[in-house]
Amino acid sequence: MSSLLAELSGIVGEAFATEGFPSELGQVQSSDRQDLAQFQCNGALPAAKQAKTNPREVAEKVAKQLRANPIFAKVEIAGPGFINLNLRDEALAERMQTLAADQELGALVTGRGKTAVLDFGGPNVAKPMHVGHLRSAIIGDSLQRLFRANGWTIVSDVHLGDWGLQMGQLISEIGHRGLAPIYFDPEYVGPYPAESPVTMEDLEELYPAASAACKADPKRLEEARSATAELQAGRRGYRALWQHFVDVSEQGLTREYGSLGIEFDLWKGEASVEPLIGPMIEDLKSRGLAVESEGALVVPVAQPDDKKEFPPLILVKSDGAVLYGTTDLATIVDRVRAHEPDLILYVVDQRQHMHFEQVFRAARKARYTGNRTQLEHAGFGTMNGPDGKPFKTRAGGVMKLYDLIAMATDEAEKRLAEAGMAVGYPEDERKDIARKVGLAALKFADLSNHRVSDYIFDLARFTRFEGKTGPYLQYAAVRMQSILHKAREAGFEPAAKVVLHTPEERNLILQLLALPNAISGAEHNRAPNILCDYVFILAQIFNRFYTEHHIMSETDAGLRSTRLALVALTLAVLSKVLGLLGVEVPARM
RNA sequence: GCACCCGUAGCUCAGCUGGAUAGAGCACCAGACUACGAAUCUGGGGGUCGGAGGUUCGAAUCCUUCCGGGUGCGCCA
Repeated sequence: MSSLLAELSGIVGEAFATEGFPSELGQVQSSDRQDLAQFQCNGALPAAKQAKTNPREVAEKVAKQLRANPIFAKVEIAGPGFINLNLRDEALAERMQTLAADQELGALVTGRGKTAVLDFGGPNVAKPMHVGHLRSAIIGDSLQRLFRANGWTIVSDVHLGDWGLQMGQLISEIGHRGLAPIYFDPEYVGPYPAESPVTMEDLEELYPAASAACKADPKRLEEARSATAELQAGRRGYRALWQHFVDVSEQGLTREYGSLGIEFDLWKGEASVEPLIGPMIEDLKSRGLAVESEGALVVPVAQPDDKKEFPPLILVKSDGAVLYGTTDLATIVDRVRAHEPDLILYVVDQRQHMHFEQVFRAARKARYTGNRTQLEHAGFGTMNGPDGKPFKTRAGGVMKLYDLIAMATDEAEKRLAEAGMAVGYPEDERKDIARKVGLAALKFADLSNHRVSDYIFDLARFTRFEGKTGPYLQYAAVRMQSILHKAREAGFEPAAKVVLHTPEERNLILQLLALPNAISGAEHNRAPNILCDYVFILAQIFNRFYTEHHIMSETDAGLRSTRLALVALTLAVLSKVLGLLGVEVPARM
């Protein structure tokens, strides 16, 4: 569906064209001065500059044409040459009805026929998910929902970190402790046990121990490195042990992501492209793209216009092991082959920007992207604690995601009780509501920050439910559901044909009609915070409308049915946008 | 040292393909529950947009420079 702004820009653009100016100058935006007008066009200023005339004169010529169009209730020139526009109520009502009748409810078709692979730069195998993984999960999930809504075919891949040094660290730690000797016995040729020798809980203890050991003792680090290289070279026992790590971790991660309401199409990892790595390296070597340097095999990716020295992408370390740049490059080969995507989008911490730039350059140099695949890193900022430093628990450790969600849910339950909400509901339902409310608080707080900026993670603030929060929006939605329910019981129907009367109605419709712009802005900038802003303003405008116009006691059937139609459409839009943010609305709360 | 990101109200943050009087939430002050759910709503105070230059009819937004913070810079991910 096309947006109202696009429609208006078309009309005004035509008027500019008639006066001999480029039609792009007719760009219409919602007014900065809502007290003066609903919409504005600033095109007369650059037009006048170009033609070396007076901007008010140009504006007047354009305005004269616009006044002939019945869509406008008001066309005025203000200030240096702004064209201010108001629409007639009938025109607004008509477009609102079109939006209400649209199955897709204002979604775009920007992605029709296009495919994107979304890489969540997933957590590492054997490590529990912690708060640091929250952003990639929440932002990535919102982007996958948004792109899908706009018609894209999305292939999302959690992309586990399962092939690097941390695997060798774990293996050598287990070897040291003698936990599973059979996997380390080079003589052993029989089948390995189906049961994992370690549980997720074991891994959570083993990994930090292994990591600490390697830090403290260079010899241990050397062992871990060689274990990594042996694993990658295919040593049987190590591969079997590694498979257990992956299986055990995947179970845990599925549960964690599931509790956030996030799903992936693919549970691939770095290791899944292992068979492609050998041939890829051969290919790069034979074409002279990969060269020896300081004992390693690298792809130089510096460009003449670089403002500083740009390090090469290291494919193979001097000890023979590959790095995550190697697997990322091979993964591009794999994805281009499998999906022929238009876009591969990496939702990964902003600090890895340089890494992606290296990989992207190497991929383009080797022409692995074919002729249509764009590579893009949608980085995000760091999450800090209330002190502005990296987030820690009170005990100083890393906060696990599981514990964090539990805290948010508990807080939600407490707040529900305080507010006297959900009293007398069945236990199951109350728990479910608390879960939805707690998650909404977390997700909305994260998403409403601009993607690339760092932000302060303050659980106490996020789980407060006043103001610009997820629960505020859920509450608004629940009240809308409640009105519609009561109206249905009373036999009141929403109007098929809407007739406007008040400023509150007009403001609500204007915000509803701005939906496509919010959606396109969010997609274009890969910025869910634009959706957050949009939906919060929508809820605020609705709440004003709600206090001002009491629907159930309204005796004028026309007013009542128009307002019911507005409630119904607002609820539909609100639910849709919350859906794009991954926020669920309970039936009641 | 070099490169990238950031510096906006007491706090947490939007706005940054230049446009009119810089916004929101929280906090603070004053109001609104005998009506659809007050986790709500109405009104108010609060800013030299880090400093200084420049481009422009017009700069929070673009350029230069300085100050302050974060991050990254070849064998971790």
